[in-house]
Amino acid sequence: MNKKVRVRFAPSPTGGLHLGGVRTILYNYLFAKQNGGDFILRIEDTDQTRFVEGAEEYILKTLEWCGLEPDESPKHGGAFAPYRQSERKEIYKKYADELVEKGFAYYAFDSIDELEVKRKEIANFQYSHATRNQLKNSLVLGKDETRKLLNQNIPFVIRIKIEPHQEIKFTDLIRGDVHFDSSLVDDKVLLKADGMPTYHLAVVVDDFLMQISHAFRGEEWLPSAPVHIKLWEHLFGIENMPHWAHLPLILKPDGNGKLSKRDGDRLGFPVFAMDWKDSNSNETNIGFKEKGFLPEAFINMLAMLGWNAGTEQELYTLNELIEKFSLERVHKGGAKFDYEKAKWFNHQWIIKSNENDLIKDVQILFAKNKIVVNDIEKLKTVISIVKERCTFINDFIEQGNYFFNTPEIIDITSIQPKWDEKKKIFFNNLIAEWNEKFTEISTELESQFKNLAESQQIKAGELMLPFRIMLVGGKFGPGVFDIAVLLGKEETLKRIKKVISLLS
RNA sequence: GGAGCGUUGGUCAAGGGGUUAAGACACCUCCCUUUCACGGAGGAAUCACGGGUUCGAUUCCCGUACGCUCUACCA
Repeated sequence: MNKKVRVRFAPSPTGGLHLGGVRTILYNYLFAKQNGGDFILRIEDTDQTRFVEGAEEYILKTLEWCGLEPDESPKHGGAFAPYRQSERKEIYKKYADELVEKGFAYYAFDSIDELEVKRKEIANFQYSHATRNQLKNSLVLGKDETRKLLNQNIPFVIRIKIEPHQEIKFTDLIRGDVHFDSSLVDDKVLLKADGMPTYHLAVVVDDFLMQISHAFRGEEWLPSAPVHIKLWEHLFGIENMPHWAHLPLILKPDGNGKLSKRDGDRLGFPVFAMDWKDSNSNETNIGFKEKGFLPEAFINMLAMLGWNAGTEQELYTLNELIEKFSLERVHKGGAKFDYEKAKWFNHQWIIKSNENDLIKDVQILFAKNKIVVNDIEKLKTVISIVKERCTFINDFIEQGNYFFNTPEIIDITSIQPKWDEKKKIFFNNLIAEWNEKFTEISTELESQFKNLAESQQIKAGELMLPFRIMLVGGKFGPGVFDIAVLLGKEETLKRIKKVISLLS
């Protein structure tokens, strides 16, 4: 069987895409590209009660930001369209009918309320071989009665008929052989009363029709694997079933359990790839993008959460990941998300990027924050000397703003106590000297500064902090004399004067 | 309750019969830096527990514990 590699990511459009989802996308993408295959985005919107406006658009945008463009999708089109399950309703119905015909599935007329009663009556109630003969379905009703109910338009669902006492097994690409006892598998609903398929039917049908060769999904799907296996057997032949891999979960940093958006709110970090505004609650959840993450770093961090090449390399470009990724090296156990490490990845990527890579993001950022830059070369220089101090792209505001605007907030309190007349005289002399001979060479400025200090018998060290505060406004930033060069004579002197007057 | 899956330092993890049990993040100490960062040096684990198998087990097998996921006409 030498099928072309085709993988799919199949989200239901119910909200923002969180870390786990993007990682699943990433692993799908890496695997596809590594094997010269196709990556398909299929929208699983069969639950109309959970439809969320804008969610599909959001998913597409996220893929774009991450650089993980699908080959086929509702937006990109493709030979297997439509890619929205809600538009494929009739297809599923056909297969559901086929299953009933072949005796692998049956009509069930029990209402949701009736089932609720059963659940209360019987402990651990399952609609299965053990209980189905006491319920209202075509198996106990018989042909004529069933037909009658059908003709009367009594609402019904179609359930799979799982035969007990069989071993159901498959080989997971990550976990190896996994076994189930069919006696413990319930008769899952395949087609809902509204005519829409459930996930179980829809994945199997679409994975077949779309010729999916490998299916990767979260570990939470493992328990429903036997249902899907049965469906493959009944409908398309088990030999045509895609190879499966169930990915480990991404866990919350503290305690245990799946990472949720609540954890992000609680612990103060993003969980979604990009800002997600819930149209119902009108509340916005911040995304990694808006927080100031580089997509490269985001992807890199995600890739390492559950996989590693077995080498010491931690920083990977997308292309390197495509080359090195392997399913066999994906962990079986879930990984706790560590925001500190995520920040480290971003920091590394900012350092790794050069000013030309970063300038566009910084320009956008500056424009948003009304920082006017009219000298692009200066901006580039600023980026290059400041970037190693930035964990987030957004840090360029604090680290870069004072190169273009006179600081408004000046940390005067950290120099005030030690400020005295001698220092004031020094800085006035410095103004006088630089007014005469200010050079664009930082080492030159530095020696002028130090010589002057010496001539006044002041330790240069005591003057450095005040000088920095004058130019920067705070205790941060690159070498002061480099800053002075970039600011230029006029601005430098202006800032010194301003702070002297503030201190007097 | 049942089923499935999992369990190497606080976190991500390498290793997979004999090792001083890598590396990274975080943390602490120190160096560099008269700011903040970068960078550099150093610091912590008998690999959940109990039984086997074996000359020898963190590595293989079986139990136990613990955790997670699922157990919807949600995905």
